[in-house]
Amino acid sequence: MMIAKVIVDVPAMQTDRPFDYLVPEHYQDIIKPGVRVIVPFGPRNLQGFVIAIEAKTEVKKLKPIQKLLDVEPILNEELLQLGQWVTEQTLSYQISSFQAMLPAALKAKYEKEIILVNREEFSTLSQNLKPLFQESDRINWTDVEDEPDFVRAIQKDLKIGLLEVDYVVKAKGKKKTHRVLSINISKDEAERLVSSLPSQAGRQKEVIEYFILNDMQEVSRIDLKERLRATDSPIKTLIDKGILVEKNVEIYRDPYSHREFKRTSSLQLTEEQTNAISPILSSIESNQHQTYLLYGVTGSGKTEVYLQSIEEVLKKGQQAIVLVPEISLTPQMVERFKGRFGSSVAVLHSGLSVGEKYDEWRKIYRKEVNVVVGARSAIFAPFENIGIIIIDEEHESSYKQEENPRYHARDVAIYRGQYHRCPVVLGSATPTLESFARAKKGVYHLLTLSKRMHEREMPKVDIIDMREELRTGNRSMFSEVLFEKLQDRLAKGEQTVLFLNRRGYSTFIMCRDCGFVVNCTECDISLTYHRSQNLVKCHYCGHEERAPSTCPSCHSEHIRFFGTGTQKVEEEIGKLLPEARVIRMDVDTTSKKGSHEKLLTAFGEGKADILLGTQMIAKGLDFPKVTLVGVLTADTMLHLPDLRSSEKTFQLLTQVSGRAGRHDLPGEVVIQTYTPEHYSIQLASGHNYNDFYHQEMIMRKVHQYPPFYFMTLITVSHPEITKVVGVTEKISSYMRTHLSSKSIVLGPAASPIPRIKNRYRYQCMIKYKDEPRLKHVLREVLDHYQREIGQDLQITVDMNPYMMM
DNA sequence: AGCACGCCGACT
DNA sequence: GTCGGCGTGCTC
Repeated sequence: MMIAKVIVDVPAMQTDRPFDYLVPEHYQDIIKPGVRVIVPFGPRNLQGFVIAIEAKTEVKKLKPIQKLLDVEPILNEELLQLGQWVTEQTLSYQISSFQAMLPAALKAKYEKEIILVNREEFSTLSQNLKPLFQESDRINWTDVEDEPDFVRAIQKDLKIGLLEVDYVVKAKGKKKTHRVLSINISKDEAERLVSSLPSQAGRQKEVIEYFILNDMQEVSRIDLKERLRATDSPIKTLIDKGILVEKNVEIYRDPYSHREFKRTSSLQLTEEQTNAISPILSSIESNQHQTYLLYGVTGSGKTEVYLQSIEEVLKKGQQAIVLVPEISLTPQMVERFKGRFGSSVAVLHSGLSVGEKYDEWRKIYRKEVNVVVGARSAIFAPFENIGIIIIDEEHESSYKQEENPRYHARDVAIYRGQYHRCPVVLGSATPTLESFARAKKGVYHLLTLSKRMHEREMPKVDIIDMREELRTGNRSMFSEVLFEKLQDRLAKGEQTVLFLNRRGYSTFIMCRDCGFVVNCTECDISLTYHRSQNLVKCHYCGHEERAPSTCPSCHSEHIRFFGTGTQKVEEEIGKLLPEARVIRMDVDTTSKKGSHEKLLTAFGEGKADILLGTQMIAKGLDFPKVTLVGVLTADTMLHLPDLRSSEKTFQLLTQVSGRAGRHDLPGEVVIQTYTPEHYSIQLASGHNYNDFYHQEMIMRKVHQYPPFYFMTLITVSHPEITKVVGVTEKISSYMRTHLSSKSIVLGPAASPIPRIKNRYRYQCMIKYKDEPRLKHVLREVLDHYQREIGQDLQITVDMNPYMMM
């Protein structure tokens, strides 16, 4: 007897274990751990992952596997094990971990269909169902489920056996194929054929002649039709005659097909770069795992170190994974990798369609590439002989997944680095305190690039106190200094980047008379004003309504839009500097695919004087003519309820400042702020990471935050506030009694966003240094509330949270 | 997650 | 008496 242990596609606590299935005879030779299968589960059919094959089972009523979806395992042994590890680390479900490791295209889609069992019994069907089954024996449940009359009739006919339910598992992503024609005869024969064809077969002649002209090469059917402006009919005739042969060829959607990449070769390394790369190269050489923290100021040439390390890895016949934060945001980065390694690079990022991602993933799976450059999930690339893993901009919070499984790509990278005995390189100009502290302790190996390339100076930074501006009567969003410099750049034909940090301070509406703030009715959070549609929208639940013209509370007309949006800044520039050409980049102007890249290219080509945008322009841009960077409001994220807000502000300001003066022209930075004395603003303006690190470490120590303590956040939500408070209360006290006395349990406390989509949210925070029993205790808590979870109660656990919301 | 099963109140 | 509401428990 051959038994398969299967993890089924039901993300729930009760089903988070293997189920045993009988392997049918005809699958016995090909089934292996790591393949996907379709199995009957209760009345339904589900997709599942085989995680092991065994010879016996305790289970009495075995069902057989219904279908095998993969001929070769889609998860190899390493990845199966990794999935297990991710599940344990994040307290998530096994199925969720597996799905997170694979492209979305491989996730199953489930459809419920209703079948007419026997056409002969059509006349006995309920009257109103007859039209539905007129054409076909099958109908889609989703087409009828909203019509109570149909539902009732179907239930009745199901009972008497006229109809049956079928659960169909469908693939989400398809392989894209196209039809290719090749010619089945020799050139000589073809030439003879052309002269012997009757004159009315002119189109066929053209087709054959095309093949003769093109060396009898195969051609896609669509191409051929387009070129000859021919129809299907002559082609069909030639296929029927056996002269042409048609086959389906799988093609990859190439998101970069319209782009050409200039080939580049290795640059001469500076002395610092050579010193930094040599330990990495020796790890590669000796197949040893080591985590390196490559701390290099902006513009110090980290990327060249990456590229040359990868070259070494490729020489050894190994593969490389490079993580880049939200890669679509940095087309310049893709360019550098494609330029150096050409077609052996796969690119995985969120801007690709499901199908495109699937194609890129398959190139990796089939070893058609040996470098992958991608966002967070690329860390699961199914390479089998990894020689290096690089995480660029290591401090970026997008490396943490904010849904289950809540993993951090850095942790997965180190796990895989140990497995493959290869170096992991974390690169940043502003490393996280966690990483820098580890490097200081010797857990990571610190590599430093302290000098900018070509001896370029760090830009000069001006901090402008906006309170002072207000006092002197300047109510504009531009300080005098920034405005003068803007004019100056405009006159000289140089470019400016204006940065607006909007998060946490988006454009909310407030009454100036009574202080009323327009909030979402479902979530306790202020609504954001969208000028283009004159709407207010909730960023959490999507609720939207007309923007009020009078205060809903006191009916005053002095209701105003607070905060500054990119649109508003653009308008103001239009008024003050009408001759300036502005490119605005925000969610509105970059939502369309490829528009991001287009806007940046236009700016790079000098088609605008000012690039105005939010977070998304802070990273990786490198334009020679940019000599001025302005930060309109530096301190908006400083006041968020987030232990890392100072760190994030420092990182952002440093990152943004690095955009100026990267080439021959010197750069300047203007930072406008209402809290100029804050250390993260002061130290960022002096490009002083070291002092910032020490200052912030003191704060973290005082407040018992990471890296001095680990943290775990439990969030409880439910529509009734009493329930939420009660449960969080119980959980908090359970944690207090079951953890060591050295650990700190905070809570219950209302979450920073106390209500989302009409659900109240409370949380319990645990801070600890060493708590080996923690995961076990958390499992117990989740188990205890098992039956209530999924009803109305929701409990999420985040080990090492980055968002406290 | 679905879905069946089973136990109580409002009806033809 | 039956239809249908949703709490409970199971899926190899």
